[in-house]
Amino acid sequence: MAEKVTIATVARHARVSRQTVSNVLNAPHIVRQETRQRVEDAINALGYRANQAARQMRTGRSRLIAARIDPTRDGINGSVLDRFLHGLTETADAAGYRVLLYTATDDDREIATYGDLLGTYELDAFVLVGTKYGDPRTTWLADRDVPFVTFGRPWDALDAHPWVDVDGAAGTAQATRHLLGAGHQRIAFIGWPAGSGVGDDRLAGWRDALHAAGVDPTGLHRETEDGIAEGERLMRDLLVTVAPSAVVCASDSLALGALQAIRGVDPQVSVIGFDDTPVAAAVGLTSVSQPLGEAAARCVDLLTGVLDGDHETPTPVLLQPSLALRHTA
Amino acid sequence: MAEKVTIATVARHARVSRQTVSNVLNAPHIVRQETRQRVEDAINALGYRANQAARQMRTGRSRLIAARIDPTRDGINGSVLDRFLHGLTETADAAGYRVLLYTATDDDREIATYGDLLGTYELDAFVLVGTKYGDPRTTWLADRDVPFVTFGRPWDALDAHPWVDVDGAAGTAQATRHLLGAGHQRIAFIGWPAGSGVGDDRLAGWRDALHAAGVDPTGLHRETEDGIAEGERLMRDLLVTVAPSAVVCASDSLALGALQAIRGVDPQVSVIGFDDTPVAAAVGLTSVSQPLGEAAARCVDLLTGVLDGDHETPTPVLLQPSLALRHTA
DNA sequence: TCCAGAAACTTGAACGATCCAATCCTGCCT
DNA sequence: AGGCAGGATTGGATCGTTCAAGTTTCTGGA
Repeated sequence: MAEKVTIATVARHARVSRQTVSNVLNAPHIVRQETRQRVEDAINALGYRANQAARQMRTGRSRLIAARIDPTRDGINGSVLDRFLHGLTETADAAGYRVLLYTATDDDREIATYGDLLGTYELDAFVLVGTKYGDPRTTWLADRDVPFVTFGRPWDALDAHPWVDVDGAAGTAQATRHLLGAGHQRIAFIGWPAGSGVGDDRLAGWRDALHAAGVDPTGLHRETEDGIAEGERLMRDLLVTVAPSAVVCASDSLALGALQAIRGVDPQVSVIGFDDTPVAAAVGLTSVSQPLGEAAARCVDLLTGVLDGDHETPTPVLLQPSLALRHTA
Repeated sequence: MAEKVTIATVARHARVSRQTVSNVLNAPHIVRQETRQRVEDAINALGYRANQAARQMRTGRSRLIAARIDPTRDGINGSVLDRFLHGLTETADAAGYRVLLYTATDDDREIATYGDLLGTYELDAFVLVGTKYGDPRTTWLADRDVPFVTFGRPWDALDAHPWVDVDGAAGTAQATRHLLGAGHQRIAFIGWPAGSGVGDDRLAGWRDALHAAGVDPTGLHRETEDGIAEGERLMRDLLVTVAPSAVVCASDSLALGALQAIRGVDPQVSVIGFDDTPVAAAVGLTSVSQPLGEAAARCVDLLTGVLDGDHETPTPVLLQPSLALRHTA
């Protein structure tokens, strides 16, 4: 077994001092070209890798980013996180960071975990997925000047902290315009109870698109908790009361329920979901697709901007979704 | 801002030496009860947390476990990994370890990543999901005495390294027996091309269950790459050629395709999938369910067994799946 | 040729924990 | 009372890196 290769080994091999090797790695421009080459050759020849623990001890930086992994709730929307995490890991890697996972069952415990991760592992930053009005987590992190980004806008104040989000309103608006373009006039919306930022945003897109087209949305809107059964129930109600010719839903779960409600009753009704989950692809459901890989990449961009010395407040990023057309609309 | 709390701060506060504090943390039994209490009080009062980087530098152990996160392929089976990772993070946390993510596009690059993770971060162990015949990754790790567990058997030699797996044959056998019990006799199987350990295993369960019931499986078996369209194609073929009354599939993707093929043709045909993915739950597909949380927990058990000094070779773990009954069977 | 100033490189110290070996108690026995 | 065994406690060294400060080498202008 090969003995450990440290910076001292490399220094000896290249006949320079430890510090010069360190400079080649961290500040190449202050080392003469010829020397640098010699050191780099030694590094390659010996297969040297900088020990992260030692580096961290001195610099206080771990090059680690934390992200939370949730239990798949109703399951359908879980895959969004899955895809986001993959993108995050890939981009972080390219930027020289790695992603550490954590879980938490509620906000208090999550905050306790922050303390642990920061104290024990000296994490450099956090990526939070999803925020709500008055989120205690972002407040806690901001109070302590811990770098973090959220995937999802801070609904209280858009300049509260760096964020990346997908324009949900634009997504539902696009879906609605697509339906209008196909000749539909009675386009319903099934969404979530008012008060959640994401839900209100998606609702607004539908309403605004109808207004813009001179269509009155009154009576065409229903709200409920997320779920397949809930979507089915509300769609049945819509079919009976206002007989829409199409429906836009705030999630694929709701859309799937809506599909089940119309099957056998009026298969002509068009349905569009939200999130472009695997389920949507599987059943041929047209759905609004979020650029998750891109979102993850921009999260890493914002973080590295903050971490690698850029002192300007980073600009939030709002990405545009696209419509994945399938045969339900 | 509070200044940093180190082991020296705690020692001063409790009027003992650094070493005594260290002993309280790492070998409590050798410290007198009264002293230990005083130290623990100081730790709590100061909110001290052992710095992982410093500890790691001395001990060479990072308390970090690596797991790979894949891009969701056709999407449906991705959620399996998702759920497994969540379980892994939770159990590892309880055991004092954290999970670090990595990605890789092929075996060579994955092995290069191992080198990087080991050299730079001094990872303690790896968890690999899925293995194949002659897997170069496990060989590489075993050659270097890097602790690792696989979720999935080493198909070449069952004692090659520690593993946790779910008994796929038992799953398809159970599904088949369920169908037999419901009166079906012509039970088909749609699986993957011969040669993959997992696929062959699932096929065997179906075949053996039929044999045991005195039913001849000849002609009732089809194989293809995984995918919804593929499942649909083979199911159409089966319906035309052998007209089965039920079908067991090697994955939910295939089962979903099969469902689409029978819709409108012969809705009476029963279908059972494999993996109990969210899609299955969403469309009401009966499916073989793997105990993923349990599997993840056992992976951590095996690893901590190896890492925390247990020198016996750990016993592999084979878990039993269960059948999630829904309305397709 | 000489010298100032910059550039290139070297040396000592520090980060915060654990390990090791030496010392200090404490209680017990004679 | 003295000695001794054993456990509890202590100080010093160490892990591999970067920071801060010091020393040598190079460059160019008078």
